[in-house]
Amino acid sequence: MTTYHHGDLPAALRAATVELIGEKGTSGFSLRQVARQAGVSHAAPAHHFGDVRGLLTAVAAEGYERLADEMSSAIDGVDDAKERLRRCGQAYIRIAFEYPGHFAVMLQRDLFDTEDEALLTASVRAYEALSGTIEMVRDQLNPNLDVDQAATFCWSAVQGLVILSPNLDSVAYHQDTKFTETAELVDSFCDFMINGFANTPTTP
Amino acid sequence: MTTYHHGDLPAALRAATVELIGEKGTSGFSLRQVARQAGVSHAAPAHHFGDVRGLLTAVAAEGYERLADEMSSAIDGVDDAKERLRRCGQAYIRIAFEYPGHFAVMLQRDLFDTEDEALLTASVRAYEALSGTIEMVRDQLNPNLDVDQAATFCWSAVQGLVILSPNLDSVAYHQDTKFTETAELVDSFCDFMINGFANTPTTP
DNA sequence: TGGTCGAGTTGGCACTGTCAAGTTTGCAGT
DNA sequence: ACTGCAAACTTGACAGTGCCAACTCGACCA
Repeated sequence: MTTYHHGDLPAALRAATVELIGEKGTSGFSLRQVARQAGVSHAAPAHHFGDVRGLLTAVAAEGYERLADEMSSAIDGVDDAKERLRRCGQAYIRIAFEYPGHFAVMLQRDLFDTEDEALLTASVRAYEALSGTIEMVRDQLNPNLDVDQAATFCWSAVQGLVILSPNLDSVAYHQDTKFTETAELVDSFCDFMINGFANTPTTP
Repeated sequence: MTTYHHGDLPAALRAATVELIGEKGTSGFSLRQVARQAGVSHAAPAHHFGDVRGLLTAVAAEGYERLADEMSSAIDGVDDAKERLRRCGQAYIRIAFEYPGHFAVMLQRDLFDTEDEALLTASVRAYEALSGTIEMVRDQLNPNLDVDQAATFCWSAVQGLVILSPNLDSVAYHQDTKFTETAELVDSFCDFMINGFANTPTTP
């Protein structure tokens, strides 16, 4: 059961990866450094992930799973469409700020295999938490709403904000103030989106 | 005037960079390969750009300049706020698809120096084309609109879409169909945004 | 007990970014 | 016209990188 030397080397390698990338970004990351940090030789990762792309694919998949979990539980039992959308947005940036290493990978689609099965199911699960919410918006606010268009819109906006957020002008460089600033922005995004969805008759 | 060997080596290096990145992404790019493609030795780029970060900063700045130019001229003389916003969005993705190499860099903020002067003035110029448009939206549709919030919203949404667009499910892999698909999506985004801006009373 | 196989190691290869030192080129000053 | 000099570029080196092949070790099963 346990991989004999390390308790769970794949997990340790993923952890080292996100720690490194969280600090230095995806460009300042190296497979050998990850191996060093996990206390194994430089060729050990290949045995579990094939190559660096495989490792980053696993990291991205892990990130999407955490995102899907957080979004699902955030909207669980909430019936009001508007509140539900707000919670989707908040869940997204909560995970983005809690797991910056994962997100740095996820947002760079040329770094990993977007066709990977585990990754796909996780990302679809996250997307469906949103699209299910948008269906409620349609049912409660605007029967003509194109759900896929609207969901893509929400996803794009929050994703774009996460990329932008390091450049938001918080006075202090505290991670905390930057988070609350972004969280407030997401709330206002949700207001715009909800009111847009409710008042857009049909897309031609 | 002319740099003696090459007519204009810095420009040639930028061109080689965006060509490479446009094909293989930012991860499959190397300084030495760029130098090879430009027909100079591997250390030549350092003389003009210092290091790889300097080169990518120049590329990003060039991209922002093209973006600012395109956006400015797209909205020039247009008085209707809604149409003007639509043109901003269309200009953005037009440049994003025309210069994928530039955008791949611009969207990865840890690759270049975001404090660079030329880059900052260009990106501010692009942003102001948008925020000026949002001011018109405020004047024509909703006096209570928070311009900065709304502009950040627009920027995030379109930027997020550009990142997402490679994963949109065009039947064919033609760059063209993917572009028109994205362009239509941007138009519907603009509808959502305009109607959201017009119908959001105040942000608390 | 012996065999097999997964997990991890070592060493090597081609490649990378950057630095130091050299070389070539154009040009300004006298 | 000659000299000096600085900019533009080259060459060579160094540590570091991803990946591949060959090896060793340990565990489990027949």
